Amino acid sequence: MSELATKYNPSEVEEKWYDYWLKHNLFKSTPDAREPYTIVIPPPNVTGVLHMGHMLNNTIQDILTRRARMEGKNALWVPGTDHASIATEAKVVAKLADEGIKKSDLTREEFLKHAWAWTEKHGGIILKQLRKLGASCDWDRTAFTLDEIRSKSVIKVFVDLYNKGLIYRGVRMVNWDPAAQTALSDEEVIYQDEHSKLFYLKYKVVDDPEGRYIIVATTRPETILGDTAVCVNPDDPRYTWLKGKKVVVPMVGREVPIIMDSYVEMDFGTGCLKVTPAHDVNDYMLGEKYNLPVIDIFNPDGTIAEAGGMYIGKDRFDVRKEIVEDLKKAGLVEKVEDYDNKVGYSERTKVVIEPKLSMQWFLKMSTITPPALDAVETDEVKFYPPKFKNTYRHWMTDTKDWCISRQLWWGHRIPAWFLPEGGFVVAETEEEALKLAKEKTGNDALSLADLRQDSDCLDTWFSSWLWPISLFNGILDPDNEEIKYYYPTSDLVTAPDIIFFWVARMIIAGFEFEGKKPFNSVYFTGIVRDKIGRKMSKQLGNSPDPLELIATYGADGVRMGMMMSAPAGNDIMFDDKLCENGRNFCNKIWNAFRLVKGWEVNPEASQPEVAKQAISWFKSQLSATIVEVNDLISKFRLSEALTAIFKLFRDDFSSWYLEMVKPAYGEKIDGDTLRVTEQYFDALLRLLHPFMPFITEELWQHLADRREGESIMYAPVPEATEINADDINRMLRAQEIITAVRGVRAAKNLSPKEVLSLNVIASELNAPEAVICKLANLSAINIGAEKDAAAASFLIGTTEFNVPLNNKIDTAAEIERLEKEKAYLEGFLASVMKKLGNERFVNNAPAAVVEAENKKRSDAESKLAAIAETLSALKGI
RNA sequence: GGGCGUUUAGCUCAGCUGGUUCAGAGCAUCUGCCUUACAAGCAGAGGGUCGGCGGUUCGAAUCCGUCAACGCCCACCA
Repeated sequence: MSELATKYNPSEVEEKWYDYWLKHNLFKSTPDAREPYTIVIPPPNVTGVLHMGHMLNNTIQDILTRRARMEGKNALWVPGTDHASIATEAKVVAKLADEGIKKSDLTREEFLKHAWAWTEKHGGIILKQLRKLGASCDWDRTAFTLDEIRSKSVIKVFVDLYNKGLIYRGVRMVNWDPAAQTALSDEEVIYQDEHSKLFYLKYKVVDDPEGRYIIVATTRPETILGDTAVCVNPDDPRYTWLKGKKVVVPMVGREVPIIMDSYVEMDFGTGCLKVTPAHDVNDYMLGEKYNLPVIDIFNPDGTIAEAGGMYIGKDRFDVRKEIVEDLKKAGLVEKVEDYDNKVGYSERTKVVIEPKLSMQWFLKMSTITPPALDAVETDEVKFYPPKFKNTYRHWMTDTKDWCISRQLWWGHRIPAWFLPEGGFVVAETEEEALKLAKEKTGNDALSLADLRQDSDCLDTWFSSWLWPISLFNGILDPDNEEIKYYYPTSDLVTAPDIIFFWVARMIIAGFEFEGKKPFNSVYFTGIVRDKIGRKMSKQLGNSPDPLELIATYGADGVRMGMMMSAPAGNDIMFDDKLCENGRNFCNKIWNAFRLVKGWEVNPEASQPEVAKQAISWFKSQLSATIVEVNDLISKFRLSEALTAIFKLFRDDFSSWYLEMVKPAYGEKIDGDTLRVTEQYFDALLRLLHPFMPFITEELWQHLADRREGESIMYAPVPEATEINADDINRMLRAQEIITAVRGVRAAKNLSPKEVLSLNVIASELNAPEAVICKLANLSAINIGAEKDAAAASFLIGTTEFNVPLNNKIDTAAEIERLEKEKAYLEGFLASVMKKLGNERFVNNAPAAVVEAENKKRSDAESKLAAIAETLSALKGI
């Protein structure tokens, strides 16, 4: 087909077909009689841009969706984005700062206006990028965690949980992010090893006649401003004398009591622990137990507050340096040691977390987790790979209450209204809140103006945990047709780092609000790393731009490159080279197609024997691969499935089958062979389509006359027919023979064009003769020939083959080669004989295994006999 | 500190229920080819003591124990 270029040009093809798919609504799904297949996208941050992790993740989702569609299921992939409370608010605050506007100068309404403007400007870019990848999402359903349905769902769920007594409000020690100035959940804190210092400070004992002092070790000397006690272990003999005494906090001058509690480890540090209830979780617990005063020395931004008494307004890290210097000057530092410890950082803003006491909203976890734990334990929700069950179990068996309030504006505002006389009501709407307030207070004169809504908003994950339900409006309209049809969804594809943030909580929410699991299976992808194993990050600049990759290698090339090396749960070491392989494969497919489409039919021609043999074999080979691929996909072993298809196409189909049926130069092909070849091509395209959607659509459309609106997307997955093992085995033998003859050519520097003949030193060939003649370029195969010492020889199985070479063989080299083979076989035989000589083996091993050993023995013996004969003949020349 | 996982060719990884000529694939390397679909290609070749040690077994890359290295998750030792 001369109008097809010799190289595949993806950019021409991809946009054309994506528009075609959209135009014909081929991604759309509505409930019908078919079996549903549903995936909900892990919603990317609304203002984010596509990175390699998204590429991998969404390629997998697209493969699964397309495959399900071709299996005849009603496949739906729902797209959407996440409002990403902290991340987006931080971006908006930064943007405003660039314009000289402070968030604190704006009202909530003004700020939200800016935030929405930002979201509209940058939002959804990532979804547009996904189209370049070929994502077959039903775009009409695009949702946003902050859109009306999702927002109302979140509020309804909050009220519902509150009314069930599962949400409470209270002052607790939380993880405080001084940059975002909000509380975070435990999951949003990342601990990192740090090399820090351990400072040994002197605390003078009050009214001690001997003027003694004790030494307290701390990594955070600035927190002495908030010390309200020093604790020692009651069993520590070194400190029994301290009982009932007080000590002076160095520099601060405050007298604080000595308390005794076994919480303190005697052998750590000095055995004395300074207690700062406002700024350490454990100290807080001690404070509660011993009723200690709580001095909060930090402002929300991490500077020292009035309550600190000194260094007011200075940053916590500056104060740490300063206070150490000042303490040293005052002679209150005994020593400073290097010390390795872990420091918590904010997942979003990367600043050091400050434990801080504050009033927050919490969700009680213990009562709602059990069904979710159980579902995974019993494989009602299956994890791929299953090792993540362990991680999940570990987290789920000891869940702390979830801090769901955030001191942010960009998000779902907590539906609680405070009453003028204290207390609050929780309701879905202002009107409802007012009604409740009136009931609660008995004051009918209350108006909305008297109520003040909580200014906090909810954790982003408090909306995304409802995603599989809220996408089908299952919270607001619980029995609607869509939720009944699409829920539970089929597969969830996500990265393991959000197993707690999102996966676990979705399962919890599924059982709590829908009474059913949210999905059947979870496929955990790996993390995409660079080729030397580093995580991809903006800072390192090692993250390729996915769109540039697509522009360079084509979407199919990139998809194939990633998938070939992406086993479930294993990280992938990404290298552009992978995409190059993908692109090369596209080109291979393209050229195979050019070949087949270029054939002209001779209606007179009858089908040659070689084509019959090829067709019969490939039918089985194709079926065998289809069976294998079906199995692999059902186990989510997508990279192996793709590898199997790749080999089928490149090796079996292109290198072998097409070469077998290809008409000689200048000749035409018979109609039957062309027809079957096109059928095979069609099946291969269908098998490959979920992985490489664009090129397969392009060629499928070219392969036959298609009607407008027809698409390979809805062509059925190819089905396996009966597999003839004999055909496959005979062809394998033919391939070995052909390879051996080619090897002879390579060794003797003979052109592939030079016609040779082949002698079979046996009464049977046991392989398709016509195929061998054609692909090895043989004039004849002489079965039952005499051994020819002057020919190149090789063994396939136990059969010896000679390629007569008109005395062109190098006798010495041939002898050397045979001697080597002989030595190897003798060794092999010896090991087999040893096994067979072992009575325990013969008696205990299954008969089939013993028989196999016997066959190895007899095969080796006959091979050795053949070699010996050849050798003596060679030496006789 | 606790838990989980990984270790197989130069690199990235398969190898599932212990036994088929089981030690494999892709990439990289080497050799020869601009052969008539494809040099983004074709044909051929080399390369591994299966992390170490010990055990179970007739038989171990595969099962068990142990050690080592690496990775991940969890945990309130200042």
